[in-house]
Amino acid sequence: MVPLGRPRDPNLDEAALRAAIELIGEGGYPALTMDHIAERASVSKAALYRRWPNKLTLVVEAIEAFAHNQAPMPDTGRLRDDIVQFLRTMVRNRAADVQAYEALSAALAGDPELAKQCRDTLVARFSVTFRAMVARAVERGELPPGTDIELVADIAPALARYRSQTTGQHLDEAFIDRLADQFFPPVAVTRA
Amino acid sequence: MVPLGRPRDPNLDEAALRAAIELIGEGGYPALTMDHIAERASVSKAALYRRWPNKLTLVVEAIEAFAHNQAPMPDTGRLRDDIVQFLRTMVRNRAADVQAYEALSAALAGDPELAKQCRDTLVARFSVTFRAMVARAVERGELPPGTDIELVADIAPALARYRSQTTGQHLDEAFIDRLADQFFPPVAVTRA
Amino acid sequence: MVPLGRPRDPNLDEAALRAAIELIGEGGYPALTMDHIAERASVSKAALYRRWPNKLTLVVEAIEAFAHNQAPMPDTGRLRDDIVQFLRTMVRNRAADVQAYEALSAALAGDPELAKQCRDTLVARFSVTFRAMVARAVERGELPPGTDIELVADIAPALARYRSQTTGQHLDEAFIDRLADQFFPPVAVTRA
Amino acid sequence: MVPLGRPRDPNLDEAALRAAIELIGEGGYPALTMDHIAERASVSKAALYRRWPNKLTLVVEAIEAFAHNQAPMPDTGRLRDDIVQFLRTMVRNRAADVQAYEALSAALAGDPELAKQCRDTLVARFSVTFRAMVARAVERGELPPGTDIELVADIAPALARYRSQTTGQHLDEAFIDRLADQFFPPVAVTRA
DNA sequence: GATTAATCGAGACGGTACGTCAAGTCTTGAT
DNA sequence: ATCAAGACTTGACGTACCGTCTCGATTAATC
Repeated sequence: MVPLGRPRDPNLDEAALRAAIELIGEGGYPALTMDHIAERASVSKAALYRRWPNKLTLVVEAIEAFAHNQAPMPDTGRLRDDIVQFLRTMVRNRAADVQAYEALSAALAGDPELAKQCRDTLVARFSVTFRAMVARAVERGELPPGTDIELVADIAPALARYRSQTTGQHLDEAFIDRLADQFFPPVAVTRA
Repeated sequence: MVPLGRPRDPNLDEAALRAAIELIGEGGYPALTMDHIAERASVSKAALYRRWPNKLTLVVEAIEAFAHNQAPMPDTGRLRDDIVQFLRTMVRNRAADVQAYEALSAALAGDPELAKQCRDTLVARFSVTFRAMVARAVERGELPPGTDIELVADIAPALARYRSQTTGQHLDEAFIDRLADQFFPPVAVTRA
Repeated sequence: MVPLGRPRDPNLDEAALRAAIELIGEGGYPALTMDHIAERASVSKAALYRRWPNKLTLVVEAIEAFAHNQAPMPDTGRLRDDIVQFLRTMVRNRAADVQAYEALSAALAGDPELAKQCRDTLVARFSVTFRAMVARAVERGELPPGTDIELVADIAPALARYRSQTTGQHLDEAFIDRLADQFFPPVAVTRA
Repeated sequence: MVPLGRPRDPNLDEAALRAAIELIGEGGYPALTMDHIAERASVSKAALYRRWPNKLTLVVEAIEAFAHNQAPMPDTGRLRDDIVQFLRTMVRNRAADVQAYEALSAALAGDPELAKQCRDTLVARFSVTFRAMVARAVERGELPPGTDIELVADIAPALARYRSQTTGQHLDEAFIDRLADQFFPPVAVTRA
C-alpha cells in the first residue's frame, strides 16, 4: 500500500543534512541554529521538524549520512602497513564528520538512546575495520594466538582520539609514525 | 591591602560547585542551567557570575575542585602493578567528576582557550602520574630505552576513555585485567 | 457549455459551511482553523480553497447561508406589533449565525471590501424589513411625516446589538417588551 | 513589606501600551505582532510576556489605559444640548481606542472573561455619562417620570455604533444632528 | 471503451507569529 | 563590596496556522 498524500521531497533531506554539516564545520555545534540550517538549505523550519524531532537528532543523522563516504580497508599483508595506510587515509579525508562527532558528544550525554545509535553507526565502522586487520595479523602469525584483538585494534583510534582531546593536537603523519613504531614495529608487536 | 566592603562568603563557592557537579550528574552538561545551580545552591545568580565569568568556567572549576580528592601515585616496583593499582583506585573513587568531564569534553571544542586550561589542570595530573610510572619502568630496565614514554603512558587512560565513549561501558576491574594482561604482561611489555 | 472534468461535489459545500458555523459557535472566530473545518467536514483543505479564496470569505458565506432561514416580515397593521412579532421570531430562531456574525464583525474591520459585502447581504435584510415596517407606519399616519425612517427603523436592532455587546446579554422577551414600551408605546411613538 | 528584587521599569509598561495602540491604529489588530510591539517600544519580548500572558490581554489593557483621557460630562441644562455636545467631543477626540476596541471584539469572543472586563472598563464609562444626563432630564421634567432611562441613554451610542458596523460610516456632525432632531427635538422627546 | 480533464483526500511545503526558555547583565534594598 | 531577588536584553527553541503545492485515485463527459 502506497503512502497517501504528497510525498516528502528527498532533496530537502539531503539539503538539510548537508547544510547542518557545513554549518557545524563553520561554527561548531553550539553555534548551530535550526533557522540557519533552514536558511542555508532553503527549507522551512516546519519541514525540518517534520523530519527530525529536534536539533540533536538532525545533526546526528547528518553526521551519520556523511560518514558513509569513507576509506576502504587496506590489505597489504602486514599489520603495520595496514594500519599506517588506513590512518593516513583518515588524515587526508579529515572530514567534518569527525570533528562534528566530537563536538557532539556533550550534547549526546543528555540523550543516551541517541548516543548509543550514534556510536553504533559512527564508531562501529572503525572498530570493525581495525579488528579485521588485527585478526588477519593473528591468523598470519604476526601476532601471538592469545592476543586480545579488541584491545589491540583499539590502540590506534583510542590514542588518536585521546591525544586530540587531551592536547588538542589532531592526528597527523608524525603521530602515525610514532604509533606504528611503538606498537607495530617493523618486526613484531610484543615478541622478542 | 584588605579589600573594602563585605567579604565574599566562601561557603557560596563550595555550594555552587557542589550543586553544579550534582546537576551535571543528573542531567548532563546541556541540561545544566545557571538558574538551576543558583536554586540548588541557594545562591543568587549574581553571586555566581561574580565568581565565574560564564557557565563553562564554573563547571570546569567544579570538576577541578572535585578532582582533588584523587588517588596518590603508587610505587610497587613493577609497572604492571603500579598501573593496576592506580586504575583500581580510580574505579573505586568513580567520582562524578569523571563523567562530568566526559560530558563536558565537547563543549570545550567550541572554546579552545578554556579547553586548554581544562586539559592542563584535569588531564595533566593523570598524564604526569602515568608518565612517571612508565619512566621509572624504563629506568629499571623493565622497558627498553627507546620506549615512547608518552604513548605507553597514555595506553591505559586512552583505551579506558575510548571504551566508555564508544561502547558506553565504564572502566571496571575486568577491563583493568585485560589491559594489564595485553600490554603489561607479568613478565614484560616488550622484550628486546 | 458544460464544464469538463469531474464536477464538484455539492455536498462538500454544505458540509464545510455547516462545520464552519459549528466551530465558530464553539470557539469563536479566532479559534477557527481551516484544518479544523476540513476535519470536521471530512473535506480536504484543497477542496475548501478551491471554493473560497480564504478563511474570511468562507465564514462570511457560511453566515449568509445560514441566515436565509429567517423570519418573514410581519404586517399586523400596527408598528409596535410588527416589531414585537419580528423580534420574537428572531429570539426563537436564535440561530448560530447571529452570534457568528457578531464574533466576526471585527475581523471585517481589517478587510473593508469584505465588510461591505458582508453588510450588504447580512445586515441589509434586517434593515430592509424594519424600514418597510416603519415606512408603512408613516403612511398609515402612525408616525408623523417628517420621521427619520432610517433612524427609527434602526432603534430595535441597534439597541439589541449594543446591549449584547456591552452587557453580554442577548435579546430576550423581557427586553423586547421594554423596547416596545419605551419607543413604540401602544398609542404612538411621537405625536405631533 | 516592600517587594524584593529589582522593580519593574514602569516606563516599559507605558512604552509597550503606547506602541500597541499605535500599531493597532496603523494596521489593525490582526496585523499586530508581539515582535513589532517589542521593537517599537524598545522592549524585549520576554518583558512583555512577564507583564501580560498573551497578545490579547496586552491590547485590552492598552485600550483601557488610553481610554482614560476622555471627555467630561457636559451639563447645559437641556438634554439635547448635553448629548450633542458630548457626541461632538467624541467625534473630535475620535481616538484610536474606539476603533481599536471595535477591531478587538472578534478576538474577545474567544475569552469571555477578558471580554467582560473590557466591556466594564471601556463601555461602562459612556453608559454612566449618558445615563446621568438622561436622569437629570427626567428630574427636570424634560422627560416623563416613567422613562426607561437605560434605554434612552443607550440610543445615541447604540445607533452610532450600529451605523458604523452596518454601513461602515463613522459618527459625524451630520449624524449627530439627525439623532438629536429625531430623538431629542428642541422641544421634548415624546411629548406633544 | 479509452481518453481527457477537473475533482477528491492526504499531506508536504514556505512563511510567519506564537509563547517559552536560557545566558549573561543590571538594579533594587538589606547586610 | 557583598547578598538574594528578580527584572532586563538577546536570541534560539519548538509549535501552530495560513494558503499553496503535489501525489495517486475518482468521476463524468467526450472521443
